[in-house]
Amino acid sequence: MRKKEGNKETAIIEAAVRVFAENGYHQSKISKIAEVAGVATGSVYLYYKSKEDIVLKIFDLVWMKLSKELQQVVQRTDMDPGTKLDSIIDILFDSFTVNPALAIVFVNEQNQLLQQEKGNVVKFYKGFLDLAEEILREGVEKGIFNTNIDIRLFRDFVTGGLRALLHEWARRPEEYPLNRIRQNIKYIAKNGILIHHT
Amino acid sequence: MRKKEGNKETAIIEAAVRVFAENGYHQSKISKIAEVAGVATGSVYLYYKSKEDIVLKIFDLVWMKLSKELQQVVQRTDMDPGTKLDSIIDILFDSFTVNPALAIVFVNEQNQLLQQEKGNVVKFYKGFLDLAEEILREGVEKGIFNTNIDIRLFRDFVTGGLRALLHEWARRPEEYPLNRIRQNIKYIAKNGILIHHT
Amino acid sequence: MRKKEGNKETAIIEAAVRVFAENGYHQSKISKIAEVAGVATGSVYLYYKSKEDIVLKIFDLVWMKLSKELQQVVQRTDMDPGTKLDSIIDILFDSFTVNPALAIVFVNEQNQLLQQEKGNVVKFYKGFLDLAEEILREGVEKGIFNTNIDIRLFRDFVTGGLRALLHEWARRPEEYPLNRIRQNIKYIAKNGILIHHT
Amino acid sequence: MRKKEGNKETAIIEAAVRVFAENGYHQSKISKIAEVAGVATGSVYLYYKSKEDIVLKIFDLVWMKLSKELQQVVQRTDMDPGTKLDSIIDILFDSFTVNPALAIVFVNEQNQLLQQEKGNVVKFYKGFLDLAEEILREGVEKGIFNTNIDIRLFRDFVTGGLRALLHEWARRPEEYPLNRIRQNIKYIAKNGILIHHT
DNA sequence: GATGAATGAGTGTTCATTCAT
DNA sequence: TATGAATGAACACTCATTCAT
Repeated sequence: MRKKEGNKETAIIEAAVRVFAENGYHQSKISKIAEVAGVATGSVYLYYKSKEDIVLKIFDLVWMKLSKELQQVVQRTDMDPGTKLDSIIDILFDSFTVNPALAIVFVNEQNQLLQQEKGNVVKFYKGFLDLAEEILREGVEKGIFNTNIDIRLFRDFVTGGLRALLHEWARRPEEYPLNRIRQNIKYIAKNGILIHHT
Repeated sequence: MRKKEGNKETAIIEAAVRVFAENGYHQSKISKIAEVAGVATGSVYLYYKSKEDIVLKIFDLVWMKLSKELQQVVQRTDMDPGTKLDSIIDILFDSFTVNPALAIVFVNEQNQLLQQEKGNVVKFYKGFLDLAEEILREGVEKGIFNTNIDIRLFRDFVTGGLRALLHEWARRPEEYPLNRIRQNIKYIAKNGILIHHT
Repeated sequence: MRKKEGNKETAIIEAAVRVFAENGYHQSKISKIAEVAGVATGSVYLYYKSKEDIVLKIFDLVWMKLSKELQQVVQRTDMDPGTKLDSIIDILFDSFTVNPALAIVFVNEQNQLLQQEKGNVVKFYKGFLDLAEEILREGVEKGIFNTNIDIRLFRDFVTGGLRALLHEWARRPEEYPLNRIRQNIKYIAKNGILIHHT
Repeated sequence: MRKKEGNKETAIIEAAVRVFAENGYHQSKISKIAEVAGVATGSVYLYYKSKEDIVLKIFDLVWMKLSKELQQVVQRTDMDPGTKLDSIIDILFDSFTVNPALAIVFVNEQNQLLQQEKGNVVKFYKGFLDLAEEILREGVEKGIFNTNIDIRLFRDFVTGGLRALLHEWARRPEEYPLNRIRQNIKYIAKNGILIHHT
């Protein structure tokens, strides 16, 4: 009977994303989320156990989708590590184009959740890092990536850089065309900024 | 004459850094900060106007020190842009070696403050971004840096990457020797990860 | 439809009047008001913005009722100033017979509010004084009241006297039958205490 | 050694009067009183046990002086009740001419203290009322005052009226010349406002 | 005595969560 | 399910009072 999507469960999540993005998790009131969702305050608790449950659900949804898609890329044998890196970046940004606010929440609240080890965030995040590492390792082994770099470190660096761009783009999408971001990141990741005089 | 080390103003800031680092700003109670500082709850308010005032003071201190040192580097005419980039990275990490917890607060709470435009954080941060941009532009003009990259974007990417590493390092300093971080970042920033077959 | 007597908004105001009357505004805790109102502490804030908002609301209610009734009396052309003075006194006391505690709050806290110029108290009070003055002036012009008295001064004197009686009566209603108060005030106001040997 | 009166005990009382007059007892901070008195916060407690102790001391001083002078007037046998009433009024106003702020405190805070039965205020006040009553009774017995009035009530009314005038005068002394107040009160008290057509 | 930094009990206010309807 | 009024625990902040110097 919950065909279409006048669905309140979804409406609440979407409202929460908007409100969290604007004010941050702690500054956001459940009553405000309910209002934005067009629902009574109490109704929020019909679908979610608590405020925390809402953020965790948001992260679950994001990570679920991301990890599934990422997994598929990594497992492909017909792609070289460089192309895979490209794909990861594409997947990441494509996931948020429909909802930039989601990117803001994703970037702003993740650290908090990781640190408190709440929900599945840690698990998902570690999985993501592992994937990235795997690709990098594969590339190094195949002699495509530079052996001089510390994989773990590089992984963190790139991840952080992506987060920052995701955030900036989400805050001012018109100033940060996705295409340009993609191209640049890929270029930087592969070439750095120094001009190579051969 | 009784300023130096029995200094409560400093003790409170230091306690706040520790508590904020561990629990995040919003989860941190003033009473806990006071306890850690070895001071009565009310004493906190002898030195700081409010809880917010404390974070802002922390950021002021960090940024004041950082911006002064960064300024000096940027203004030097005897350094090429590449070396300057190295120096920025050094300054950044050196600033936090004495107090990794400070890095955690710095990384975790800055976005909130930026978004709410509280205190001087926006001003300082913009100044920092400008500096980074200036160096990059200088590098591009001198034909040292790649002209294919979008300076603004690169700036954000590197900044984000640095933040991530700062955070990781601060959480597990023993696993992330500073030297290795430094070398890798510099290497990555300049060369990317792709092996260049000339 | 569930407004009438289960009304918490009213219950809180009434509780506040009782508590303020007993302890004074500053000694009164919101939690105590809530308790007396048979309501949770937080519920107070569903109906009133703050503690101050409550007193101001109390004064608004009192003055609103008073000023409306007083206005009607003053505007009547079929009453001589002496009778009007009588009516004012009647209105004043009648307003509080249902709730003597209200008179105590009214008398005790008004000065504070006047001095801090909070809410509409100043406006209402000035209006009241103006009305009283108008009647007195009318009486003097018609040759009914003594021209030797300073109207402004008399106004303050009578007002103060009334306040004092209101207060005494409210504290021990049984010892101060309203009828006696009324008769005496009117008598005094008109005749003073000196026996006039004609 | 405490000859002159660089006396801190006095300075504190005087400061307290000023501060209480301006902000009211509860809004007044000990630290502010100390500051105005040109004394350290802690020093206040060398002379007074508590904040309450200070107001009580103020009232003690006022009432001590008043009651002594009033007593003398009442006991005189060479004065008729009417003249005695005049004298009471004079004594009252003269007591505050040197320090109008004291009148404000006296008027504003007395009710609070009476209600809580703190210190000697109740005792003093009752004594004062008794005195006034005595004079009135004497006047009635001697056939000078009107027998139609309730002495107790009249006493409260006049007292209240005086308080109001005292307050108004203290707030804007230039607009309320003492002479005029005195004359009017006396006139009103004795004659009321109605013109007596004999 | 004098100081003013330090204390910590006390309270107004918020807001996640519950629950009667 | 849905509501939104009601709850009450939690916490930032104040300020009378203390006390080491």
